Amino acid sequence: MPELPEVETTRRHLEPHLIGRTIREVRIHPGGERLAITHSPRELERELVGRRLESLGRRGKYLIAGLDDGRCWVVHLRMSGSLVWRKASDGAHAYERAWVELDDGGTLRFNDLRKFGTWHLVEDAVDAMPNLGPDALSEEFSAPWLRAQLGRRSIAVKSALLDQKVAAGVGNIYADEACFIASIDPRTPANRLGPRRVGRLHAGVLEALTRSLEDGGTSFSNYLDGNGDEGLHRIHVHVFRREGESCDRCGSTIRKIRLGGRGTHFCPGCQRR
DNA sequence: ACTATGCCCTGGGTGC
DNA sequence: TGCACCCAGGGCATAG
Repeated sequence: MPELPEVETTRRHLEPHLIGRTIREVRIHPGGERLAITHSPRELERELVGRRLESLGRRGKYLIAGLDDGRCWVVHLRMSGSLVWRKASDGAHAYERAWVELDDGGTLRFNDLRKFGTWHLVEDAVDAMPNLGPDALSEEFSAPWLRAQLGRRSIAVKSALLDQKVAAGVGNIYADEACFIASIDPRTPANRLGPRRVGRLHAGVLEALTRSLEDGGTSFSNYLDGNGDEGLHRIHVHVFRREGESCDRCGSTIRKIRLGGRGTHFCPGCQRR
């Protein structure tokens, strides 16, 4: 599942291949049509051809390519998507949904087993991501901001962390990891956390994201970075998908429950309500 | 304004 | 071996 560290790793890998390049051809393959949100697949192919790529940014889990006509090509990988740079002569990945050829002969391949990924072509990037809060690694995502957001929600704190209005880029892996780092039970109502615990949670979010980013992202399910490689972060995960194993911190057995429809992993020994 | 639920999608795993 | 079923979950629509 690509979350902030995985999307940022992809962005860093792709940026040197893309900047200054002009798109020569775009092919959205049969079966991949649903990725096109703002245009029909054929229109989207036509509109992208001939555009020069001027920047590659990211906000939350969205990749944002700035085009020479001022518009933005916004890509979301959702559950199983990857965007990988390849030579044109390289073979297709099993779940390749689209092909983008550049003027130097390089290609971008959009792979997506479960077809949840999206492409928007918009005047302003925010048109593709309404209601998105501050990026979790930006200055705007501060402890006071988190305190204010959690204070007006009664849902479980882990569910609140998944709300992209609260912290753009945090997904299921890092929400669980942040609660563990902060020693907070993920079921605790968000508005019952005091300032000290919110401060710990804020630090936990940053630590979980930053440490994963240093290792180039996490390799669960179908994630591939911009070079087509799996990430390494799995070895550093404290609780995610470790149910039945013992806690790094206290030795208790890690549990898995369902919270807000999501699999949730935590240590019942050292994460407190 | 907030909360809960269902939908989209497909491969892998489980149980019979 | 085959088949039915459930699970994974990000973001959005909808209803309450």
